[in-house]
Amino acid sequence: MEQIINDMKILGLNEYEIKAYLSLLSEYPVNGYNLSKSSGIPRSRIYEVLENLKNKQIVFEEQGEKAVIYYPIEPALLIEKMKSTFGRVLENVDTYTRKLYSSKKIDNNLTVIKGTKNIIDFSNLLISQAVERISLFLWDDEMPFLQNNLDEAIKRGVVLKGIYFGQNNPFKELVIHRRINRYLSEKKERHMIIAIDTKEVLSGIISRGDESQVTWTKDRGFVRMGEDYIEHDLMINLYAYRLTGKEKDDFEQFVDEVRKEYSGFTEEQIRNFQ
Amino acid sequence: MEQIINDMKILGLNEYEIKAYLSLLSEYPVNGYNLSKSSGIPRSRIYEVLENLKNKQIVFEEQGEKAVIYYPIEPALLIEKMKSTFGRVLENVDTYTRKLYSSKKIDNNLTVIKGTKNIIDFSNLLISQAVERISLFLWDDEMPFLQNNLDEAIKRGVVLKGIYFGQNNPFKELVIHRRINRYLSEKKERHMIIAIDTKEVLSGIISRGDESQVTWTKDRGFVRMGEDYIEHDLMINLYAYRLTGKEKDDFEQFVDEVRKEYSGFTEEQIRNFQ
DNA sequence: AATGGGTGGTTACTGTAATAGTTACTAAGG
DNA sequence: CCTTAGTAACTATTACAGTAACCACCCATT
Repeated sequence: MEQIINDMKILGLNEYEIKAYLSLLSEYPVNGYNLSKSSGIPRSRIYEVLENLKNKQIVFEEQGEKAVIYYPIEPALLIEKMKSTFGRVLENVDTYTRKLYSSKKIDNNLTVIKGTKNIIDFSNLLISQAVERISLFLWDDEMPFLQNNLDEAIKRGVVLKGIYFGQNNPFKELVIHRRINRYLSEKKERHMIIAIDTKEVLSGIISRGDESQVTWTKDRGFVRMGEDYIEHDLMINLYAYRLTGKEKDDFEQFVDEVRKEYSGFTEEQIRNFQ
Repeated sequence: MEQIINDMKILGLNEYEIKAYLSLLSEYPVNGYNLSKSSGIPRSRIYEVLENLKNKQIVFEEQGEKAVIYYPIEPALLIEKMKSTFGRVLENVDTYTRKLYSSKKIDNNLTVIKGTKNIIDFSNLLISQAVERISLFLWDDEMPFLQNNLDEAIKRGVVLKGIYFGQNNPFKELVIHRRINRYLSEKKERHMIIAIDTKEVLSGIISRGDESQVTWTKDRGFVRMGEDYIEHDLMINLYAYRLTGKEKDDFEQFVDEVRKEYSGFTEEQIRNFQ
């Protein structure tokens, strides 16, 4: 009940109007007096409320034998009504704001998003817009909040690829990182990347809580870098597996050794590097 | 400006928030002070407003050299955001209200819609829902308000047919009534019918202003009657033309004569009958 | 016949929160 | 001392939720 009231408030109805409509749905036609009883709306207010709903074409009235009786619009029609209203409004806002947002404006700027919740929301927004490809560099901490939208994306034909930091990989399209055990045991900050359609990339550090901060850009260089970064990491994973053919634990050790050998860094430096 | 503010209010923003966002779109990044100047929002309030917009992820902030600077979310993303919000909300409301509106409830009831504006709105709602067929019995007075939605319907493959009372018939799918000249000269009340997909029918009398009243129903009998009514009238039109082959004016006269002859009514009665 | 409770509806008021707008203050820096 | 930059506190209006009181009718009970 709480939930539906909040949702319907977003659609522009107030609490009394919502209660009246919902009550009418479960019992109609009724007169004001009875609706007041069944809905919990004070009898002294019910006629105003019904008047408003009548004006919005959400309830209709009719002359009964004794009193005026009311009945609700069909839910299906109400939804259609709302859809068409919001569709129109969104279209207006769309054209107006696009005009303002002079496209000559620099497109290679950076947008910073702060706070875990905001980051998740923004990520989902990007994912739901993807048309062709999503490249991920993602930890298990964030995955649960993005999984639904990723599923949707795959369903509509979007190609998913990338690297996953976690034991239970929910997507066959993703590859678990070759150094996963080490990473998980260290549990430092998590670097995350989401690249969409070779068009935009979100990248940043997730630590804890509201200090987390990621950056979004459409700058072509950075977008390219983000996608390639993931691509390269995937390839290194692949090469390393091919080169060793060993069991998982041995393999991780091998990778560590190779890194140390060829990078010129100490073990400590390499870890901090990550 | 008025229009866009009203529209964006529907989306859940207040006037200051709207002005701030729109100003930011045309000039960013800026600090609070300058945004206050360009948007007309009092400087004393601008930071609250920006705080709210930040929480809604509609603007973002960043540490500039001297002051904190703000920039807006891309319009395209904002629209996506809103769409997904309203999509979710509408889905919730849809499932909840459908559950309440026990489908066992009688589906053969009548819904009365009063007032010209309401009638037009409701008609458009029905038309925009049509999937297969729209049968019309419509006057030129109402046509301009429905024409757009009818065009849309035809575009998506809906079959249109029916009778039109007016000189300038905008749809080749419609037939002008055989007694059009007489009707137009008399200018009495206008009977109107809209039947959708053999599923629902809207029928009633349009006089003038708020006394107009039409009735909507899904009652199968009435729906059938509405569609057949139009169908039969079309056929009579067709037969009459075939039987006479005369010029239009003569033809109308012929129709009148036939009616009189076979119905047993006087001319007067027939006219009142219409 | 009187009474009182249920039905059906109206008018007017109160308290609170959000919104829009104002006034006045601090404080840095050229 | 003027512009820039930001804060604190106040007022007025409105929408919203909730309450109190009243009228008028009908009808069953005492």
